[in-house]
Formats: sequence, structure tokens, C-alpha cells
Amino acid sequence: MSGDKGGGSDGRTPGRDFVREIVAADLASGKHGGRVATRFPPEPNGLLHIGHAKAICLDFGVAAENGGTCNLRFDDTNPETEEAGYVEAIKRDIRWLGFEWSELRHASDYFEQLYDYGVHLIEKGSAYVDSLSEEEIRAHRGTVTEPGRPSPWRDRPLEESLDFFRRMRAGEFEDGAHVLRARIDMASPNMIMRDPVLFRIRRAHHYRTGSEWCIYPMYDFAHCLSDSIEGITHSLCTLEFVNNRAIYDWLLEEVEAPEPVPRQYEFARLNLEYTIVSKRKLLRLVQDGHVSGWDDPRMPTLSGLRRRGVTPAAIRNFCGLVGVAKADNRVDAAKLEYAIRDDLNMRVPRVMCVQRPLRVVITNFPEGETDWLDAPLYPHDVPLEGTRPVPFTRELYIERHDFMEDPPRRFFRLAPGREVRLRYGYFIRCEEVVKDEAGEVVELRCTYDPATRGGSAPDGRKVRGTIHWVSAEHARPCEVRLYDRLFRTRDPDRGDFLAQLNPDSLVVHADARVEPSIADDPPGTRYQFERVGYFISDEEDSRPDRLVFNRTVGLRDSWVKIRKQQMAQEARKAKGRGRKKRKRGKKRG
RNA sequence: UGGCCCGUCGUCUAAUGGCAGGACACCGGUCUUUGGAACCGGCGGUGGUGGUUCGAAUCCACCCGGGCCAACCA
Repeated sequence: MSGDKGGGSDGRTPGRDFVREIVAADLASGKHGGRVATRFPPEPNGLLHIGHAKAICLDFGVAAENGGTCNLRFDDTNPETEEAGYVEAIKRDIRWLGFEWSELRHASDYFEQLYDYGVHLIEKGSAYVDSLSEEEIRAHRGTVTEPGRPSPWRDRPLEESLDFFRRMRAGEFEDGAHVLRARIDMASPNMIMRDPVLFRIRRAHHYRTGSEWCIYPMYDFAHCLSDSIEGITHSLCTLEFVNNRAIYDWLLEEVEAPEPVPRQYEFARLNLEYTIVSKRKLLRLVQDGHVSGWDDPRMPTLSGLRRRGVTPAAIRNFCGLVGVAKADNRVDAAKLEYAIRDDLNMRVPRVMCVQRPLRVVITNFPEGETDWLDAPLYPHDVPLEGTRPVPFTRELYIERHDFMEDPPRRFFRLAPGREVRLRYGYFIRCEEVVKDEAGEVVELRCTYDPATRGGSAPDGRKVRGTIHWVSAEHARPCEVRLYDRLFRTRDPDRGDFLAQLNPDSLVVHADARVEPSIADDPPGTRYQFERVGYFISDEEDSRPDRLVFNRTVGLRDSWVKIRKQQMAQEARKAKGRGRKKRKRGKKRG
């Protein structure tokens, strides 16, 4: 059987991954009465990134596909790192990605109930207040190979724990003086189960509850109970929480949570080549100024991808392409680029922009005259209509690298004596190369063939190359920012990630020229600059008199591939010659 | 080192004891007013060893390799 079960063999629509299999089975058995309820539980201590996109597509996707619900729940149990600003940014990013939550919740909505559960656990002897210091608790926990030792407070009377817990809440103790712990098994081979801390004292300002609380629940305590309170059926999280499932299930059982209880399922988080998705490390990049902010177009954050010009659809399609499984992975960066091009190809207009201008004078075209050409906005294979006027004049700019004085084999662009097509313009022939004192090519003098207007020759003459161009007089000066991968190495998570930053991750062409037709488009408009790549006008920095474009992704470039092959070939030849010479030399000697 | 999770083309992912399939990448070709796109073709995989079975990627055992866990983070 091929993998076409439930669709997804094309990689665009969600297929039948193991999570969806489980949900389908539960639906079939009527386990939750036909209900599917998921949640996306970000902690508001940083921005969402491409890895979260995978989780979002899964959480919201599974719910939507089954007529279920998906709550957005902020997991705000650590007031020291969380901020209201992140909450709004996260909500904006989720909506931008194309999803809407059923209900907006916060773990902090449940602080009172969570406290009551703590009391309940103490009352039934399943939790106790420990008065050991943080260091002592650590020392008592043992190691992965040695069992832990019970705290001397482990068997303190229930009433005493109850009293301490009440006074912890009342603010009678300093931070760290006491904690509430589950009484489970200090010798458990699963470290998580060695009497995990449930509540700690933390006199910090919480962005929602202010100073109402000075004790805060830990993740393991808050998460399963929040799921239960919200009636979540399938609690999806990443693989690093596999060990935590034991405490998840233990707590739901201890508090006699209503049946059927939510179940946790773990999937592999997304890792992408040449980038990192650790919030801690991303924050470091921002704080240390290695990038301009969370929304720097090189960042894997959703806001960074958005500013770079990536569409929500491209990200969703990418997540579909990647799939959901339990094996650790590191996805090929080319896969994301494919998803981006695949989406943009069908939706954005083509225009011409010259990044590194080289002046071209058409010697047989009259001075002061403008020939307005009508150029299509989309290629023949994109089912969208529209044209724009493009001015042709005596002085033009072409891309500097589209001319070579001494071209290698298979170079089809402009060279002395060669004829090329100016896209949607005329055929031109290079008659003369003008250089400065330093020998640098500063201008080309060319002739055009008036009979080739629009780009085809009535005599059937063919040219191999078509290049883009702009009118020197009409083109708008602009800045083009070429973004590349942020890291030089495939797996920057290994070793010192800062040492692996790519020094060429941003190359700016400050003196580029773009055709005038787009001058009045609003910032945030996407284009394909023909033969170059997909771009978006920068929403922060682009001004009418100073357009700024971010490269979203380059076009596939088979010429650089050919060049690489040629260079490798030449290098091999040179090596071979070197060997022969040495051999001859040896014989002679 | 104790426990748990995971090993399928280069990468990601299907297979639910019955023909190892798809996508990306790569290579070749067709077409082309983008060296784009599209289309056609090709390359290429079950970590190892035993066992169960008519039949094993799938079940069992052992080995090898990778990951997670010893925060009062999530």
C-alpha cells in the first residue's frame, strides 16, 4: 500500500500521522462522546517560531479536521520570565498563520483551583510541604543511577503541611523557604517522579495576577490540571515531555479528575537546518544585537518570516510537507525554500529590479525619447492577468553580472559582439566596452534592433539569453537586502552557536534600481524580481522616496550550478596538470 | 552509567504480518521571451545479528547508534 491513506500523499494536505490515527480511533470508539478538544499552550516569554508553527498546525489542524475545538492557553506559571507584550505578539502571530482559537485561557485563570487541588493532595496524604533548601532538595534527589533519599519533612503531619501551605500562600515565608511536593517515590527510575515540586514561593509581579499570589504552580502540576479543567481530550506536546507523562497521569488520578481524562501524546519537534529554535538562544541573538530584533528577517520567528515576505500559506504547506512523527529530525532547509517558492510563484507579480547597475547606452536610440512597452505581470503558466507600462530609453541599467568581457562556455548573456534580449524590450548587441582608468567596466555601448520590439524578431532570429533591465531615467533608486541563512553550519545547536553565525547572512545593495511601475505600492507588497528572486518591500524601513526590499528567497539558479561544475572541472584539470608535471620532473631527475 | 523514547532513500515521511511508496534534494531530458515555472525520466533506503512465521520494515531477544530526564524552567 502506498501512503495515500486519508490523503496527504501530495504532502500539501495533512495526512494520517500517528496523532491523527489516535484521534480517529478515539472518535470511532466514542471515547469522548465524539468530542475532540486540543489546546496550544505557549509560555509568554518569547515569540513564536517555525517550530511552534508545526505545533500550531497540528493542534488547530486536528481540531478543525474533526469539528473539534482548540483553545489558546498561555502557560503563565513563571512570572519572572513572562510579559504581557509577548501575549499580544503570540496572538497576532497565530492569527497571521491563519488560525483562530476556540477560547482564550491562561493557566493563571486556574490559580485558585490549582491551590485547592494542592490542599486536596495534602489532605489525602499525596503531597507535603518540604522545608529543605533548593540545594538540599537537589542533593536528596539522587542521580540517574542512584536512588534519592526522602526529605526529613516527607512524613510531617498532614495538619502541619496544610498549615504551612496556607501560610505559604498568605505570604508568611521568604522565597524558597518551603515548597509543596508530591509524595510519590524517591527511588523511581524516572527522575520526574522523585517527589516533584508542585508549588514554589516566588514574590514576583505576575503580568496578569499582579501581586495577588506569591506561590506559583510548576508546569507539571498546572498543565495536566488545566487540560482537565478545559476538557481537553488530546494534549499534544513535544518529545522532551515523554518522561513527564507519568506525573501527568499520576496527578489526574490523584485528584480524581473527571473521566475520561485527557491524554498526552508526544511528537518530535521541528528542527531546521542552519537555524535554531531554542527560545533562550533566540533571545540571546536579540539581546546581543546579532540581529535587529525578534522580527529580523533572518530569524526563524514567525514575525521574522513575515517580515522576510514568507506567506502563512507557505509555512502551513511546509508543515504539511514535514509531517508528524516521533523520530528526531532536522529538516532540509531546501524544503522550506521550496514551499515558499511554490506558493509565491502562483501569487506575486513579476517586475524588474537591477541590483548592481551597469550603464548601457543604446547608441542608435534617439536621445530624450521614451518608448513605453506593455509588459505582462505574470508568466504564461500563472493564471493571473495584468500588465504594467515599462519605459525604454537610450540609457539603461542592466545587472553587472549579466555582462562578461571574456565569457566562459555556456554563458548566454551579454558579451562583446553578442546579442541578447532585454526582457519584454528589444534585442541589443554589445558594440563597445567602456572602462575607467582602473580597467573597470563602467559602460556598455550597444545598438538595438527596432524590429524586435516586445522581444521577438520577425526574421525568426533566436537569442539564447534574456536579461532584465531598467530605464536609467525612470528607475527608482532603492535598497535591496539579501538575506541568507543565519548560521554557517547545518546544526548550530551543536557547540557554541554564536561562533557559527554566518557573517554574510545580510548583503545590502544600497544602489539598486527598480522599475517605476511599483513606486506607489504600499509597504509589504510582494514581487518576483525577474530572474533574481522573491522580494517584499520592508514594512519598517521602506519609504516612498527610498524603497527598501527584503529578499524572501532567491529563484533557483541553474547558472550558478553550471558555474560550480565548470569550476570544479577546471580545478580537477589543473590538479591533473600539476601531477603530470611533477611526474615528468621526477623522471627527468 | 538507571529509566524512557527513537532508528526506513542524502533529508523528511508512508507501510498497521503480505509488491518498501511519496515529497524535497540530486542527475538527465522536453519546453520556455525568467538559466524561473511546468512536464518526462533516472538515482537512491528498512542500523546489525539471531529467532518466530508460509511470509518480517512491522513481532521477540541481544547488540549498535541517536535523543530525553538529576531547575523551586516550560
